[in-house]
Amino acid sequence: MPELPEVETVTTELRNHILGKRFTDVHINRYKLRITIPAFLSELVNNQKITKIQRQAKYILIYLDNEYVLVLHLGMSGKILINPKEPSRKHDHVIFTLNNNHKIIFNDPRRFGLVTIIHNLDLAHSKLFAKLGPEPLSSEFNSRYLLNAIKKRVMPIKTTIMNNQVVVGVGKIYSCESLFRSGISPLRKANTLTVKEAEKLVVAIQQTLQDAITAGGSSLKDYVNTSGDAGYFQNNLRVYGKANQLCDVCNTIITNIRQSGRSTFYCYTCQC
DNA sequence: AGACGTACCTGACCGC
DNA sequence: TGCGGTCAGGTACGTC
Repeated sequence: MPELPEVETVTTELRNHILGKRFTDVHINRYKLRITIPAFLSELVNNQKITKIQRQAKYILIYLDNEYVLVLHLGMSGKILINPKEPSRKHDHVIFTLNNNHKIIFNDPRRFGLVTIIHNLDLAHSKLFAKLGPEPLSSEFNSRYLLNAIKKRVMPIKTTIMNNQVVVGVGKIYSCESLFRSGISPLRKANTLTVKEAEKLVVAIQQTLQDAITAGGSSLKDYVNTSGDAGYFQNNLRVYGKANQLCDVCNTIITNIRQSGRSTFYCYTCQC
């Protein structure tokens, strides 16, 4: 379940292995992912040198010499495997080979992810990126921005911070964890947050994500050749997935409810 | 503009 | 053991 910190970790890992290298082959096993892989993708990627690798929201952007950008998204179940020991597995949809003989494999059982290519100049206006809100770890994402963005929103704050137009990269885990850290109930209507609460929430989102990135970073060495599920931030989760366990602050039993068809975990004593 | 329901998809899990 | 049903959720899209 890759969220922003996991994508950041994968991006860093890719940078370490293939930045400055050249693609020598692209093998596509399945074109139909969340969006269909363009037929001309191989042609545009082959023989191109990688000039930059960046994360934006939960997308991985691989910039090429020819001014095109290879765009990857891991969806719910996607993985990037770098030089896996086993030759192949089910759901290896795209296999990239580089001139240092590294193999980069895009594997995604549920196919909610995507692999596509967009010209550098079209990126910002493309369907995928045009409507995205600010990066949570940027200075643009501050309490003034957040208050303004949510002032007309009557939906619960949990659903609101998971909305990519409000802020990108905050998925199911980090929305729950950030609300717990800031003592705000996920049920609160977004437009009822006070200035103080918005400040707390911004800090909580940033710290939670940053902590997770740091945790991911510390297990970087083990990340290659693993499923990507191991280690990580799981040990630091305080409410997510902890239904019927005790809150580590007040010993209240953690509640699991559904909001907009999705699971929410929270402590109704600590969060109001 | 914002809210909301639905669709996409497979694997894990559960009950019989 | 096997089989069918249900659930999980990031994102896009259509409708009101």
